[in-house]
Amino acid sequence: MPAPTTPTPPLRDALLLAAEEEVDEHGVGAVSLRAIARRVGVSHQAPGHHFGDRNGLFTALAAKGFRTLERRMLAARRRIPGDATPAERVATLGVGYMVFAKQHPALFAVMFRPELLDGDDPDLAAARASAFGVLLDEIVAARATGWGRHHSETALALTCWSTVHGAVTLWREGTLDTFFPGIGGAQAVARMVTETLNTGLAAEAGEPPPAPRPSRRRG
Amino acid sequence: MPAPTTPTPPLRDALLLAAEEEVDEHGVGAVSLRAIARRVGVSHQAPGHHFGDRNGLFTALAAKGFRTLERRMLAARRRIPGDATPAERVATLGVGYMVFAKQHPALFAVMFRPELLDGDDPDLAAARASAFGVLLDEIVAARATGWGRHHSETALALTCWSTVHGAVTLWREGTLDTFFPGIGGAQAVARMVTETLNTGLAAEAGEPPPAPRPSRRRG
DNA sequence: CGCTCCGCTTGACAGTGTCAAGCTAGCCGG
DNA sequence: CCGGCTAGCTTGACACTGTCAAGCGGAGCG
Repeated sequence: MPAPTTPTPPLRDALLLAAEEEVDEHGVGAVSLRAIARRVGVSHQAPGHHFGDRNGLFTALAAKGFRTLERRMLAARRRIPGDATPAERVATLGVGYMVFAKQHPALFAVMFRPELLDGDDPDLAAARASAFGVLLDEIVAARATGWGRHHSETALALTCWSTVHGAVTLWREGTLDTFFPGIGGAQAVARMVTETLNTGLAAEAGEPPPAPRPSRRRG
Repeated sequence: MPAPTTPTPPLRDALLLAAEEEVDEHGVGAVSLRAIARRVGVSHQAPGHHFGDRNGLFTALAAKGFRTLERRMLAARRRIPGDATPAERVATLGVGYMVFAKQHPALFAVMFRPELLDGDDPDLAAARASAFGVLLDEIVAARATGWGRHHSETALALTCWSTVHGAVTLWREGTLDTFFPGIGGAQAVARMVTETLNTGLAAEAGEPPPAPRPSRRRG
């Protein structure tokens, strides 16, 4: 951990930013450390100096991504109205998850690519755990109110997370647009899956689907 | 286009197989065309000759993956007992999806990486559409029996697919084991999410969760 | 025979990641 | 003021990469 007296050298941040831009422009597979260095205007080995090697850079970028994701979800949570149901609260975080992926495609692209990352990096692990903690805590809290009590905490968390993550992944790849043309943007997709997930697939016709509140928030 | 009289030259298949092995051993980011050629024992440009460039090879590999996935799901479907519920039928395909990802990690790793693929390749598009058609058809058929009738066909298909795909993705990356230690293998994860998804998160306590049949098929 | 493909090789080139060494400015104890 | 230490960055070199261009042998066919 860098001591607070060393507020991370500015070049390091500049390199991370340049890396993000490069990934955005050329895709994660096509970025080179040298191109990043060129973009910043430093020597070809400057990234190597700060991050050790390629994986070191991507690891730092992923950690930055998880921290950004956490802030995103915390902000979304702060804006939840007080009378929201537990299901709505969890769904809001899910939408925040997707919005993050849309707004920071480069970060998201790196965060879930283990072969690009140094799996043992404690900073990355901490950032990841902290970010997912926000999501998992909300799910646990919702379950404590009775929501989803038929399922184990694990099953609940796993399913919510998988659904949102899967939707994000498929949407990002363009697969969704191929199979469901005009399905809409990230938010629309997120809302659709969270609603369907909440109701459940096997729900009987006798009971009307739990009417989503008159939309307080607009898409 | 190779006429059916040219049943794909053997070297081409050998290269694809070698590529799969290389990806399995070193990860998709670390494979080089030259290493693949070396493994087969041909010149460094042989892959280039058959596939044009790097993306061409990965595109062919992904297409092979989708065809294998389709066979996998068809085989799973064939083994569904006649008295299975629609939900069970869909869940079985989902499990097949995950089992495929477990048995062919290299293929799966390539299939959903657009930056590695030639998005315009008709062969890839056909293989992908055909594979997902199996899954989507089953969902549509299930809905026709009343299952999930509260949701649009799109919402239903999107949610099922996202959940399974997300679970596979997270599981493959090792993220699941980190957050839910001892959660089990691919099949266990797949069954857990499909069951939870089917019941729905908001299900009320009054109605017991639809008891899964006494397990007829073993893990 | 001569021609023309097809499958594959050979050679070359710019660009890459990484190792090793060098440079420079700032600091610190004396 | 000095000498040495360190952090931050550069320079140089190397093996390796993907891809372009040309070459080469054999099969099919007129």
